Amino acid sequence: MMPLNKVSDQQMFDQLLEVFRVHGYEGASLSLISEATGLKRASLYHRFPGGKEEMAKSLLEHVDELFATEILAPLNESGDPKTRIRQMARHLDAFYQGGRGSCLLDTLSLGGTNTGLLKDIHASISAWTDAMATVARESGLSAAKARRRAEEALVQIQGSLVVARITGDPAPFMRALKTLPDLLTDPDYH
Amino acid sequence: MMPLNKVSDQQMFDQLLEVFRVHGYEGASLSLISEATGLKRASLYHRFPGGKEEMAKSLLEHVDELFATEILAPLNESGDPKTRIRQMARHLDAFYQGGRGSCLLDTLSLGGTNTGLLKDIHASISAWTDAMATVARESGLSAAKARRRAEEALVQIQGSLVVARITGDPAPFMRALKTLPDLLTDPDYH
DNA sequence: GTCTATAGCTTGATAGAC
DNA sequence: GTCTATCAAGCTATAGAC
Repeated sequence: MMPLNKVSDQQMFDQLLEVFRVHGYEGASLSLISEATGLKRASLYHRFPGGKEEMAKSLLEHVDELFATEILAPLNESGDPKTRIRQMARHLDAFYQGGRGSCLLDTLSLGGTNTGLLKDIHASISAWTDAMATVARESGLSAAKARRRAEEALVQIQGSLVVARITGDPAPFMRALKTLPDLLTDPDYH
Repeated sequence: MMPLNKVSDQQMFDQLLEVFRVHGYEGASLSLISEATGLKRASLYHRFPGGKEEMAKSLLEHVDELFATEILAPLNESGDPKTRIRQMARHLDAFYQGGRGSCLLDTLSLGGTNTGLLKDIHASISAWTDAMATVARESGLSAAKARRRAEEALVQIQGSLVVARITGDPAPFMRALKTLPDLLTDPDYH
């Protein structure tokens, strides 16, 4: 049976992600969203009665789920920690388009506290940090050191994405991904 | 003699910087800019006939000058490299408001290639990277290593600013600043 | 569930008085 | 050099047909 919607949720969220990650919350106009998704204004409001803020909020939830199940869950299963971290790095490579795409948490956090998104953004980044801290802990690092290294990994990823965007060269991101296995497991990395 | 302008250039650029670094280019509306600077729309267009794009471009030039003379120039003068790097770190601490302010190059680079700002942004980041690579080179690192470390320093700064903004905790930025002297001078940092 | 049409406000930008 | 008043275009959001 064919889907009732002309545009699947998957397609819509893919395009929604693209618009919000490129333009941020304030820059993501309904015209841009409508054009990207192929859904007219009124159709968007049918799916998201709460308007633009609900679009961003639902997108965050969608990406959160995708992150949790496809990227973070495998990180904390059984097996060699470094191998699992390399697996996460591969998924991050795909998700961030080889360093050519920005982080949604970054671009959505711009513009101050206008929206009620900050709590959700905060929760997302915490879940990610926790997952990386857990695998670092399992690899033998102390709890404190594991958390610190997870935060450093986050800084590496976010920073390299920003530098890649500014310079137009994704190389820093690829290098950052390569450092993750050692950064998150080696007690004497620094 | 009193200045002819009710609002000095210094005051105006300070507020312009605040609006653009918080909201990005697309989110920085003339209403926000007008309110922040205390200048009505028409007055802003008197100073910047090219409109919003010229405001951002002039601001970039202004910040570039400030960066070059107050932050980067001392970096490449005489004296102990580590001391000079610590001096830069203090200036960065002030400029980025202890990690509570975003980087203008980051927020202005959002929204794609709509504007002619990308070249200026690119030039700014290059000058900064070059200055850090130079001091790293002077401290004894090879040219290639010096450049790589300068890029890593940039990633640390940009990444910690993003994480600080997302989490609301400036601690990562303060830690990043502390690592700069060793990162830019120690051949065996990693 | 999607669409056209529209309302009302905000945007970037301009004209002209002082 | 700053202002008020105004413009056309864009914005978010809604009403109602199919």
